[in-house]
Amino acid sequence: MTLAEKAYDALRHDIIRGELPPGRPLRLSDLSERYDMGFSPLREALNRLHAERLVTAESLRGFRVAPLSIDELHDAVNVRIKIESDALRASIRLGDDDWAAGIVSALYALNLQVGRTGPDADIWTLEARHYAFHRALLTACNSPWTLEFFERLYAATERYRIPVLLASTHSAGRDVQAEHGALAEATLARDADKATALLEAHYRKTASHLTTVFGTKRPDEVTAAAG
Amino acid sequence: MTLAEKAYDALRHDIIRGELPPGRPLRLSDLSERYDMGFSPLREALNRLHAERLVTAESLRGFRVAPLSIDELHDAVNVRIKIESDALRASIRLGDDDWAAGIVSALYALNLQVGRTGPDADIWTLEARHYAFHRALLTACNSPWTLEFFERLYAATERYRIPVLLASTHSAGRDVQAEHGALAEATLARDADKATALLEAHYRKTASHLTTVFGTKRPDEVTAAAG
DNA sequence: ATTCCAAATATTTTCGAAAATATTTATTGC
DNA sequence: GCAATAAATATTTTCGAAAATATTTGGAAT
Repeated sequence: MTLAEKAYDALRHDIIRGELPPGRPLRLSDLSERYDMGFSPLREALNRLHAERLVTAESLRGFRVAPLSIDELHDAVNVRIKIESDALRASIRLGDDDWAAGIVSALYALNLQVGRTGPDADIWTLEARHYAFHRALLTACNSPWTLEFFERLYAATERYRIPVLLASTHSAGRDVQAEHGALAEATLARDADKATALLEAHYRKTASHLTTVFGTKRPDEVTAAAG
Repeated sequence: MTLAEKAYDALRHDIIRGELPPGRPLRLSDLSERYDMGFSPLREALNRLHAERLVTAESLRGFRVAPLSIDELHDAVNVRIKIESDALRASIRLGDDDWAAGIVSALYALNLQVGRTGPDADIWTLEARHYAFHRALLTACNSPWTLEFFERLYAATERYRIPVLLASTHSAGRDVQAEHGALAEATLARDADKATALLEAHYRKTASHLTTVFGTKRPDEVTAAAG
């Protein structure tokens, strides 16, 4: 793994987690000290993150952690619903046994992690398995562009979800677990209408929850507090 | 404008135009000579283009112009139809007078260029105005993510269209002109069903035309020949 | 006190060379 | 001849410093 790739992973992690809060200037000299490498790999990582809209860039004036906004969250959630509903319908139409098996296995791994408390309760493992489950539902859609946009939107909304996850209660976890189970069931039964309805409800519920949390404070305060 | 930005523009132009054909290795030393600059700005540009899927990158093994494939073209066109149809409906619902005026003006500028022959017939001006017209239809949708994906997909399909444009006849241009006119008319009349139907037909026609052209030759041959 | 300007400082951008890695060529042993 | 290995070459990646640009500081004039 090159230094540039390490820098990308580390910066992405720290931004999504909120250790580098929205709006914070990302100066090369600071980052060079923080991550112990030269400017070149850092610039490369920052440019990648800029393309993903996780950092802003202004010519000759450096990089910053991209701001959060409720409007952007709503937009991302709405577009996600459209794109993922189409993708889920296509997957249900085209998916084979391997696809179905992948969903079962991803759901199982996710539920193991949702149930965990104490030292095994690792939010990053949980987040990775949550992502893997949602991706598993869509992989059979046979559209690389759709999957790419899914990944972009997932990353964009992840930043908003992390503070909530860090503060989430155990009972809320069980709710989400039930929703994932029902979504997987409808999908495996090839009931596209039901599955897309559940998917949309799942996202709208999450979005309204996030809006409530972010509504009272400015997003950057919330995210900063999570770090 | 920084050197990195110039490198980005120049490389993008040369890739889309096909002067740098699909699959061609993009070696730093070659590019350094071609564009007369050091490695740093070139790497930056290549990374940006990699994020846009216009170049491929393999760790420690350099960059190449991304290949073309008919499958990818079909995927891009299908996703475009979905995303742009939704965006057009939203624009029709939300658009104000400025939006409508923007469509009229973009269509006028485009038609001026479609009609031109001889020294004024500049394919890049035509392409820019074609882009501007299609974007004008969607700008009122109030969804930054949708517009970003529109731009990504437009760039992806542009590479396939350029060889055809370079070889296109004048009569084919008049067909397309009529389609654009009808599309603008339905949109300005706020007839969402008709407008999206026309949009879909427009793209499917273009796609099948491109498939015919690319079907006989390998895509890289076609694009290479266009340069 | 405030505005303007210049000097000083900080930061980004670019270069040129060194280090790390990949690829090709040459050589040896079979 | 052919495979395996080593040397030579080519290429990417990274660094450290120089150049270019932005920002802050300090002081002079009004």
